[in-house]
Amino acid sequence: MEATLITNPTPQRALRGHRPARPSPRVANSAEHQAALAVRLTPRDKWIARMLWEHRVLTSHQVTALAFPSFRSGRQRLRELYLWGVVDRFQPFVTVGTAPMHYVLAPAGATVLAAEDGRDVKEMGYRHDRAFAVAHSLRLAHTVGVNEWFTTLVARARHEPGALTAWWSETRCSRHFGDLVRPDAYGRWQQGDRQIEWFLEYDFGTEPLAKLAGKLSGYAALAEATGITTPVLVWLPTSRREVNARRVLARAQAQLTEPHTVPVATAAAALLDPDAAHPSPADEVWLPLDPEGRCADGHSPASPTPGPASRHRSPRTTPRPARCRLRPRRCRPRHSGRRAGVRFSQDGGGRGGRGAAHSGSDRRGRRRCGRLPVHQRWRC
DNA sequence: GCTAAACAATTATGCATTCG
DNA sequence: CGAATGCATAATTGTTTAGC
Repeated sequence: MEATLITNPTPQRALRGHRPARPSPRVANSAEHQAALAVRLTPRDKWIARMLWEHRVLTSHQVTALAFPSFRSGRQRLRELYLWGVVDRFQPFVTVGTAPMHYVLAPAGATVLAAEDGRDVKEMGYRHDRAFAVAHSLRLAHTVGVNEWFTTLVARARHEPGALTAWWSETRCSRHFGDLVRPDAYGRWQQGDRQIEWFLEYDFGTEPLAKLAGKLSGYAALAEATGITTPVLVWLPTSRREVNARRVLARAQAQLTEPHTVPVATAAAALLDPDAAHPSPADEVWLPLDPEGRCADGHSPASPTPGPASRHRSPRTTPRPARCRLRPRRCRPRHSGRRAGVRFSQDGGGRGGRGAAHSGSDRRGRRRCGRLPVHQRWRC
């Protein structure tokens, strides 16, 4: 190393003599390390790992909003999980400022999850290189955007009524509905005894609108196959693009055999008030595609229907159609067990070791669990 | 100047042991 | 046997540092 390369060139064989050293003092995923993790990892840690496995990548902002009381404490814990090899992280390049850390599931975390499920890592389908590949994926911004969409819903639910009771990733949706539709996510929102579920199409402004509109026939086919009408929410970046999208979507919807089986509503990110306390897609930003102006639940946004989300709506006199909220409707689970083997469970605990009381970590975990907000109310 | 990470310090909690 | 105490560790907050 002392001599210059020109006078003492490094032979090729020297470059591959040893295995590369680990860049940081992170621990290997050994049996000893797994034993140590069994003591250290809390149910929340495992929940975070499971969320990363489900949704591939979450930023430090997103993880802390989902699971921690403060940003500071969340970052601290994430750093520890990183050092323990439970999560990996990377920082994408951005042109201005510094990007937040982006977290993905690391091998030790995958081992923990697999063990929890009584499988091994291979069965689970985890591969380190694939988990990290999202760092270089051209769809990274899209994935992070979808996750942000849902994260803001959860953050809202921590301060206002309502709860996100289901959040399926694009991958999970593909697994269940992939032969017909490939939404960016599936979600369910509960408010009191009312709930609404939806498919999300998250548009980043990069896809031809015709392709977006072409997806409606798939949703119609799904509705016909299942007998379930699930609203499709189309989220667009700007109001301008929303206008264009609505025109194309309306045309496509009109061509469906049974247009009413695919209720569509659109909204634009630009409609959110950045100064609001918790801006989220639960705000009054949705515009149904239905020419009669009805919301996905069948109510007209202009009618004074009483409901938890419509109390504060002021009568509008503008000629533009009124925006409405995601209005949950009162209905019992109408399809438990249906839809291609999908289960809609709403137990609050998840799989996090509740009931098995033999380790110190479990005791500590339960204590923390008691203080946790609603973030554990759904199961991936 | 702003944002995020790292560091240091403080507080809270659970557990085991000891005391009355 | 139940309450009190000490200890170890987790959780949180304040402050400083670094990068853009």
